[in-house]
This record gives sequence, C-alpha cells and structure tokens, in this order.
Amino acid sequence: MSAEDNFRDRVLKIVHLIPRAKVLTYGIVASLSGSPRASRIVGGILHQWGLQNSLYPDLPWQRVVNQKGGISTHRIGMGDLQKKLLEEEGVFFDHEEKIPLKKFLWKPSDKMIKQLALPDEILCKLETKFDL
DNA sequence: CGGTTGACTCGCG
DNA sequence: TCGCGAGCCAACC
Repeated sequence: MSAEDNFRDRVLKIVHLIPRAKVLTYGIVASLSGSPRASRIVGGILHQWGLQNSLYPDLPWQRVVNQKGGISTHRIGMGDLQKKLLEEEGVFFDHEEKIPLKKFLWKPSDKMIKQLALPDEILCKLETKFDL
C-alpha cells in the first residue's frame, strides 16, 4: 500500500473501494490508477485475479463494467455470474442489458480523488468521464 | 528482454 | 446515431 505500488496494485485498491450497488468503468479505474489509456490492462488484471484469486478474496470485481454500462465478461464465461451479483446488490439493467450509468456510476468523493494525487491532465480526463 | 495479448476506448466515416 | 477499425500499454511468459 505504499506510494510505489505498481499499476496492478493501484487497480485492485480502487476496485476494492467501489461501494455496493455502484459501478465504475474500466477507463475510470485506469484513470484513477494513474494511466487513463490502460483500460484494457484493468480488464486483464481483473481476469488474472480471477484465475488465481488469493490476493484480495473479497474483491468486488463485478462492479467494473464497460463504458456503455454493459458486461464485458460474457466471452470468458463470467457474464451471467457478474450480472447476477450486480442484481443481487440492487443494480438493474435496461432492456438492452445495459446498466443506467446515470444512476449507478460511482463518483468518488473529491477528498478521495485528492488523496490519489493525480496529475491535472488526468483529473481533467476524469471529469469528462463522469458527465454523461 | 521482447513479442504477444486483450474483462477496452475513442474517433472517424 | 452507430459500427468498426486502429490505437492503447502493463502484464505475462
């Protein structure tokens, strides 16, 4: 948990913070972790974590979805489970199997964002990701 | 060490 | 508005 955590550890830490019945997109997690264009890596890390879940056994991985509010885990066979887990905590899907991000996207508190000490450039990109 | 991969995104037509 | 292709980049092996 030190300042020299690698990208992977920062990603896992962020995901760990997502409140129940809220979601974040891969891109936002990437930005909050300090690398706005590494959204694919976020997926890769969570996938990897899934294969060998030992580090953060209670990681709420289901709370990370794509930019459209859709589930990206169908092709690895986790789609049904992810949807089920989300619905169990109160998230619902629209007629196109998309989560209304207007309602369920989690915007971390300013205080929390401040603690991440992100460069202005990233903070700027973050803002655009929250207004839908 | 370097090529490959991919739970993604963005921009252009 | 909507696909689709190209770009992306840390992790993995």
